[in-house]
Amino acid sequence: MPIQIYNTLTRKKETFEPLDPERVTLYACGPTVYNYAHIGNARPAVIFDLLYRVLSRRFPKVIYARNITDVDDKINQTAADEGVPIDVISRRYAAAYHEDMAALGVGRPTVEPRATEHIPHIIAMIERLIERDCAYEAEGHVLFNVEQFSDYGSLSRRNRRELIAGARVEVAPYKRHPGDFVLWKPSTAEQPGWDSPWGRGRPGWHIECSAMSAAHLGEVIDIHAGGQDLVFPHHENEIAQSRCAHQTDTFARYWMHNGFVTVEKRKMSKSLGNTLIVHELLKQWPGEVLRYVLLSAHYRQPLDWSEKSLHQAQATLDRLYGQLDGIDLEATDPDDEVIAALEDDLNTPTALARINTLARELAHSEQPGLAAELAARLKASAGCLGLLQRDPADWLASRQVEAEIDETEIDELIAERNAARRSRDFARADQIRDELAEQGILLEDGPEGTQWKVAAR
RNA sequence: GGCUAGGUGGCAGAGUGGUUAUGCAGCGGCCUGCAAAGCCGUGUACCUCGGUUCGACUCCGGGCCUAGCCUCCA
Repeated sequence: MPIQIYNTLTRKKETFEPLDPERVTLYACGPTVYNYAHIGNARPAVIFDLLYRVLSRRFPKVIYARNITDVDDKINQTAADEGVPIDVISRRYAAAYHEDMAALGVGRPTVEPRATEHIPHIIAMIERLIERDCAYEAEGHVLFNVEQFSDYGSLSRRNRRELIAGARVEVAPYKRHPGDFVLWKPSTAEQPGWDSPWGRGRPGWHIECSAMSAAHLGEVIDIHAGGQDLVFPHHENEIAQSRCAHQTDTFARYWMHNGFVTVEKRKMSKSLGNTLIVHELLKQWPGEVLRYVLLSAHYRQPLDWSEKSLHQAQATLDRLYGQLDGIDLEATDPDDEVIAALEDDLNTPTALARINTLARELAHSEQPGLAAELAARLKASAGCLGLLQRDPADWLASRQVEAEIDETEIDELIAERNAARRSRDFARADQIRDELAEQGILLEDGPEGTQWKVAAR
């Protein structure tokens, strides 16, 4: 079965056939680096990183571009507030983004273009749009002329009239059509800016992705991805710009959009003040737990974030790591069904279900040889999702280090309890167990002696 | 108002025109001095009303409800 992808353009699941199987092109809209990423920002990073891995299994060369928006009014504002140049802000938060995403098991894309490094590309593209009468200059701005692009609205399934009717924002007087959007805008002396044929200014938001996509991947690309909230206007505008500038029928052949992370069913967003910062979450939870939660729902569905889902993911991973612990693992191929699930429009819940079934088979297996084989397959399969790659002993041990408890005292109490048990003073033994339980310490009597661990949160 | 997506067992969350999702929690059992962990077993769910069909949770139509986009946003 070839790879299936749900295409926003057609609202259908389609077989993925790249333009050039020797060179598959994927572009995902990356972060605007003006503060720390929240878990909602992490979802597309995790999902499209997974897509990149899935594609890379099938095709010899996949070029994955994920941009960094490093000039933007919010960055400008933060920089102005701190009294520093914008690159101080953008570098700081780009570094934080890389660090946080790495903790979630997200790899680096093939290329990571930055807007400020593509100003000449952007200017050249705008010039071409003006030449082709797709854009016009007005009061120092350059605007895209949506009237010149008959397909405008085809991705988001809107027409220009609806856009006017639904407009919630006052239309700038210099716009010819209310739907026209800014390609280039003037900068004041204090604002960052670049010289251009239209004076000193800076690019609008949409144009950078079009310019960078063309520069690194080509005029027509295979897949363009991003969050659902980018469908309109961002991606709609990208299509208009790119197709007008390059005179093509197509910009991206497949469009993929991830659903939102919600909190109590409401979209996580900065304006609602319900964001959970990845950097903060990582202080409490292993990155892999966050990743598991993000993969537990299908990427196109909303994902309601909760403490409960974190506990559940932690419990599941603890069990899986526990099963791998102590088994010598050899590299092997992943399970076919896991691959099939992932290749079916990234069906991660089904893939995880299969992984859990493999884990049960492993638990059932009696012969050591078979167990080792199953364990290896389990690890390889989970690896396709970026899970279960840590050393099981380390994972399980790290659960204990999290608590700041006097280990010597615990060890002494355990010794005393074991002495009581030997003399069959079970009342005293149970008393010690209870005392430790109150401190959140669970005792486990096993063949290797008594182990302790921190109670589940 | 326009457009879009979705309503599945206690919770989370896939999927299918007639057969077990899976996870977490719960319950019963094995094990244990007692526990814990682990393992075994267990739960006849699919918003509503019509229609199509031998048969629909699954297809079609109406309704109700929820979320999202239409403004920066992953």
